[in-house]
Amino acid sequence: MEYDPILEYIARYVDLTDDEISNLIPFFKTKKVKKRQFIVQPGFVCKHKSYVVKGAFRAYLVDSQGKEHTLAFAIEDWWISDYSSLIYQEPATLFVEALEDSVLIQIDFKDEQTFLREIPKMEKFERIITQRSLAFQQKRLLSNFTKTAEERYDEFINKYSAIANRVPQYALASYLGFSTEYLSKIRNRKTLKS
Amino acid sequence: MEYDPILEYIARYVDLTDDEISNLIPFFKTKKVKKRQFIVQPGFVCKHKSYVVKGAFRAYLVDSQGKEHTLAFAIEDWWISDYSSLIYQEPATLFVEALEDSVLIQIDFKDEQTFLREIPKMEKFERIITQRSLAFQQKRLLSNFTKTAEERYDEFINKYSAIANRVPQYALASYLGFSTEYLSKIRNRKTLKS
DNA sequence: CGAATTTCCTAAACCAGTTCATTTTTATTT
DNA sequence: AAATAAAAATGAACTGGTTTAGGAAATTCG
Repeated sequence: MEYDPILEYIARYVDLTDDEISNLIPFFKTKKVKKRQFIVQPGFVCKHKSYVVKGAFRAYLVDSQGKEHTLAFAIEDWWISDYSSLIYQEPATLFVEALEDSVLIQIDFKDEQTFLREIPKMEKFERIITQRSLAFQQKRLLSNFTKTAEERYDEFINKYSAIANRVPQYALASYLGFSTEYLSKIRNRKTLKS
Repeated sequence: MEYDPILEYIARYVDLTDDEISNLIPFFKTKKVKKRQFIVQPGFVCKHKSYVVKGAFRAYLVDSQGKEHTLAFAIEDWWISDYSSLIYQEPATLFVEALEDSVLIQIDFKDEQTFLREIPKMEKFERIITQRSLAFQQKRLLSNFTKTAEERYDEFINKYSAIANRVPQYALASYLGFSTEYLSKIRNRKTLKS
């Protein structure tokens, strides 16, 4: 049934009983969004975390000079939100935009507080996936520090080809931390070599 | 007594009973380290997370060209470790070095797994502080993307003057993501202005 | 389908930050 | 207090990546 993917995701980290699962399911809200639609916008408090059932998203910031910087992508079986806005329940600074027509399962922030109390195993689940996100983020920060633009590009293409082939190049460039023009230059260099 | 600061730290996020506190305390190991001593080194699995009672630390990576990149600082009332190495129990990639003679309270990775089972409130504690670290890391990544070297320097001086005045400048430069020489240039620009 | 909009590519001038080489200042050790 | 090592400063030459400005493809949508 429709909640299978998210339940499978949770089962990777904690073993829930059938009872716990039936308690949990009412907190899942399915939502469909069209390409180019926003699920989070600066100025509004981010009210849920979203699990991608189908589709693709990007979370990005627009800086004072109008340039975009992509913080995260999400495709099937990933989560996305403006994390700061969600946990502190303060206005978001990011846009989260659908890159394709998509389907989400959303968990409301307050609902989550409720089931964390009712189902202690979910505390553990949250703890583990947050720890993993943190480890991921640290690797990314280090990669930004230690690698050149071209090395970061290569790394991304190898690790996340599924994403690289699906998102617009300006989004990829702004995730890797350089301009679209430079991305073209890199690609050009590569095709010349081979 | 000596565990007061760390217990106070925990109390900010969860309310433990006296019983829970006495169960917890045996897991805290006090450790003294001298300036320039390492508590984590590349190649060795990071076995504990460390809470700084007194002193200052930095976690850094040495890249393929021999350049250092500082991932984190920690002074009194902060935590430090090689997070990836700790949670996956795999060899560290970072050095964690004492910048002064220091005192730590360490929690062993396996011990932590034990008390997380015995004291469920600690799951919540872990979840919350990990969420906050993640939010902090995301802000840092965005700051690196959107701000110039000088803006990042100003931001750090304003937010963390206690740290800025205590750590060597080469460490600060490598945290902010630019060369020591450039840091000198920035400082020079500033003193000329005033 | 055809028009409009969005995305992608190219090239030259430019600049923020690096590198290299040397000197001065500040800590640390004996 | 002298000797040594570590950290900070300075300046000139350089480079990885940006900016600006344009045109070519590819998508989207009426």
